[in-house]
Amino acid sequence: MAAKNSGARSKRTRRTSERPPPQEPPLSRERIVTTAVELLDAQGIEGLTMRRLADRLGAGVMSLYWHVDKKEDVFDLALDAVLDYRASPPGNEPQDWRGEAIHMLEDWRASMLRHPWSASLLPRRVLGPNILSRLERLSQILSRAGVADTNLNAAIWSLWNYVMGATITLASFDVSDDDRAAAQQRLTRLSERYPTIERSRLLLDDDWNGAFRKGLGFLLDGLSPK
Amino acid sequence: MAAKNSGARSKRTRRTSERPPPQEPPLSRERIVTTAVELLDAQGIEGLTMRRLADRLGAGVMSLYWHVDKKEDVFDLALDAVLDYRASPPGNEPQDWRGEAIHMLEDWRASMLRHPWSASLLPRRVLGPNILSRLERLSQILSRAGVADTNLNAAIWSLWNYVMGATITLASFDVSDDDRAAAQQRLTRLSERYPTIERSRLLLDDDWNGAFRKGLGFLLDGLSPK
DNA sequence: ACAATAACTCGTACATTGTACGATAAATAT
DNA sequence: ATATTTATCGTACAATGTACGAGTTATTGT
Repeated sequence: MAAKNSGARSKRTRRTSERPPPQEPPLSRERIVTTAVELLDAQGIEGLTMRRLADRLGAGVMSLYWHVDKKEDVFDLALDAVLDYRASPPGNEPQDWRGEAIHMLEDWRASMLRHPWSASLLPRRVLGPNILSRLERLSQILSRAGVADTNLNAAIWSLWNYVMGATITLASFDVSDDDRAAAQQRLTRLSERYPTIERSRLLLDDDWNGAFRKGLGFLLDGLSPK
Repeated sequence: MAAKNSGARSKRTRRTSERPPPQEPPLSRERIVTTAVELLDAQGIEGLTMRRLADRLGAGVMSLYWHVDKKEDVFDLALDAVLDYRASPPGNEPQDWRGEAIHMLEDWRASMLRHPWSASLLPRRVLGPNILSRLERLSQILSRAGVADTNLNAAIWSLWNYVMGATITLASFDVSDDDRAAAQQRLTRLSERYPTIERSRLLLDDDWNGAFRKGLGFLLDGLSPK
């Protein structure tokens, strides 16, 4: 009957003069977002529920909905929060455009890998300010490098596609590389059917960084103005 | 009280001698899978629920669970069903490896675009027989083309990454290209912040096929043995 | 022929989710 | 003081995946 929580501290009661709220500053969009990122990092995409999020914030579930319209918004905000890019100011070094592009794309990939849930969310939501900034930046780099306006969009999307594919794939694998091992084993059993990829142990290959850089190089080679 | 469904035909009753079950052949994995694909095509990934699926099959929800362990399995099966590849027998034409590779990859992409829900599922489940077949095939093509064993895995994954990134992105966009338009509009309002991608109307570009082919070409150029 | 067993179907029940709807309370404006 | 805005949150509900076990039908063993 009595308190359902064995009454530890019925959440959020504070009349006048008490300890400064144990450690709950008032709810805010920022607090929600950073906590959401923590939760996503810890529990993955399935692990983020409004209830858990509220718990971590020491708040009631429905309080979240004053700051946020739907759960989707939380994802959007968390995603964008993870994608900001601090780099040298936009328009200085006209020299090493290739290096600049590579740096920016690898940093982008690294940011997503640091939060494996983020990669698979991004394609659905290309709209956040931080990701637009990155696209703008890339656009400028290529433009300054001499890529014709007619080819600019194709160039950007090619790079986008490559980075996203690589990152989503790796992030999903990371989530469960025992799956990967299991698959390679199953694959061995079927080696008559898949002799080539069995022999090269495709599913166990792990030089992802190397492979990424190599393919990226090829793309940039092709895209750079002759 | 009486029949909850205004009693059209209380599901699954048939004693002796009746019309051959109106059109419900017995439940089976295959029937479940093809119906799941239909449902996914019609309603998208969120639209597939066990209840809806069972309804479409004229069966009770829990009947599905005799043929399938978890909902995840339905996704896996539907995904693989959509990815099979019928092409010229594996080992004939030693000439046009580039054309062969392009054909296979574009067909793969097209298959996924025909079922926009499929692309985003694939990275999580690289294991189905049909997708393994495709990887095997690609492997053989590249191998026959003279790609050294040391570079084979990197080559395959580069192509995989590119194809997946391109397809996931496009499939997500297709789902909601009004979002895209809205974003471009929002972008116009912010044209001081994102001048370059605003000017090139990046988010409205729609020569996806062209861009895809171009980038793919660059990758193959880079990957082909000198 | 009949009994036993396997193959299959499905209703009920439950825990978990997102969130609509007000009822509060606190801060601020009038 | 009173009214309004800002913020919090409990209750309630509908939708979901699926555990459990009771049914039914088909197959097999004798």
